[in-house]
Amino acid sequence: MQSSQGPDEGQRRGQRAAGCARPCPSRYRPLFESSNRRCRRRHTRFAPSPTGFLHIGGARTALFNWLAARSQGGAFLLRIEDTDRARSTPEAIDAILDGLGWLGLDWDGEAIFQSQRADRHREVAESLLAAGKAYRCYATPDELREMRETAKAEGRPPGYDGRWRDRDPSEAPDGVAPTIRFKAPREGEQVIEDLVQGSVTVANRQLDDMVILRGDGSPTYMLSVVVDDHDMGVTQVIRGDDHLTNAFRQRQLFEAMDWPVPSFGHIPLIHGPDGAKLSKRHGALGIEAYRDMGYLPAALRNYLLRLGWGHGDDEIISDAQARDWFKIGDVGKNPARFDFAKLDSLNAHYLRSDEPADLVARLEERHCAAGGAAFTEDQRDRLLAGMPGLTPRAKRLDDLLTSAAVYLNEPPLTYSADALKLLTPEAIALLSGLEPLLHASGWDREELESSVRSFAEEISDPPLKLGKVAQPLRAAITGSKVSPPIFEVMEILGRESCLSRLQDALTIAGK
RNA sequence: GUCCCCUUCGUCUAGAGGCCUAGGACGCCGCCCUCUCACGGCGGUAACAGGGGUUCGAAUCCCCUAGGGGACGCCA
Repeated sequence: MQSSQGPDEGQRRGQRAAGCARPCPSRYRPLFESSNRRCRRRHTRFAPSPTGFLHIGGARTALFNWLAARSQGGAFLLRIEDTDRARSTPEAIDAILDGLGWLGLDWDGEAIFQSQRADRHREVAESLLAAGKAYRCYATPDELREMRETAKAEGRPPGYDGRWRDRDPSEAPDGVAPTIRFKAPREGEQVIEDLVQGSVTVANRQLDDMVILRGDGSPTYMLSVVVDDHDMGVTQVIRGDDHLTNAFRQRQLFEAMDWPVPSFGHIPLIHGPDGAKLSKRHGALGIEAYRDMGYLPAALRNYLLRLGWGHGDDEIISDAQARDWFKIGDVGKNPARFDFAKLDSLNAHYLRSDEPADLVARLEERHCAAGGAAFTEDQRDRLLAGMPGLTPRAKRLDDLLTSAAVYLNEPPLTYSADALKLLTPEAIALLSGLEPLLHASGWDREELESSVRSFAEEISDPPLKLGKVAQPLRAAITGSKVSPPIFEVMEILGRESCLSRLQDALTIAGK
């Protein structure tokens, strides 16, 4: 938690983090050093305001920034925009940091807290004022409201009319704490070559003189962003396209300070399944909600990456490939809708390719988080052995844990209604007949299968289908109608356990 | 109200004038595999918003219309 660093420290870390041959302006460098930048490294940043959790749209913005930086050998910086003290909470800050960590998006250096840089922001505002590029404005909130209304009524862009722009401060009314407004150009137009949106033109008359310092002396977002992006050495501003018009204002500020202007990339927002802006009802949940639902970070990264971006026919994209292939300029301009079905399928893929031992650990964590006891060695061993049979049947960690119950549950089992239905009198008779053979059978999946298969073939004429025996057997052994292949389950559960389970089932069904 | 942006299967996308009778993925449907459920394999359904141009030729370029999104705070 620090807002600035000494020159020595900055120099050292800047070179290490960015790896430039020449000293490279970055956030690690102190102020006012970047006018002479020759470095081609691209530094990006993620700058959330901690007024809520890290939502899915923010996560994607962070991912794109991370990839843009990593693919170009630049730094990925983090800045917490906590200047709205009333709405910023420590919990939200933790949620964002945890969320990024869980997603695997590591940032360079310490996170910057914007609220701690207010003095620096004020200093810049004052220098703009001194240079005649900003002025004090004594308009009251009521006046401003009125201005907006009349402007709207007259079909003009709503905004401040510049009434204090050239007025003598001696005319200032008493008792009004003035704001400082930036003197923006009023004529002409400006063009931004946006990395994503392309060439975007806006007439300057659409932009009013923005407040950079409030009446109470606190800096506004528009000022803070510019100063921080400059001081941090950010060269590429990648953010949601709701900030597109801000870019025009911010560029004016950069230019007024004679600072190099970063390039901008405004990515489209994520929409819900119905095309409307993503809301809670759609899945604009905190990233931790996705974790709790049982999604894997790698799956979420892959999914988010493919939302608004593509690379030929590639669907499963590793982080290394993403770093190779991702170009911010290839991000599409149209908003994408969030689709859980596709996320599920990607997650299923990553589940299947994850290391069994890792999955066992993840499951145990979930199990304990839900109030369960730590796994026993036996349970762990069984799960580990059973994992290859479990993962193809799961989409998320939660259903993986559910189906893992076959290896977790200890007798006495509770039988599902479907399982009970399978244990008909005929089925019980079959299982009773089978039991001696099982005692005699070898105990790996192949031998078990061949024992049961030959039992089924010989018990009647015409021969029974394997399922006629295997299904009741599954019900008896697992208490469930569905499971991984029953002979695999039996092998892993072991002879003793299976025989005793079978005995239990026969007794219960016999009653 | 003013300004900006967007528009290829239901969804995510490939496509940068001829390779497009528009490709892939998810979903959905069918078949195969099969001890259940899955996985997997094979096949199928399904789109260039509409209208005008430009061109020998347009999903690709231009214009208009319609629809959608975003921005207009002493919020960030």
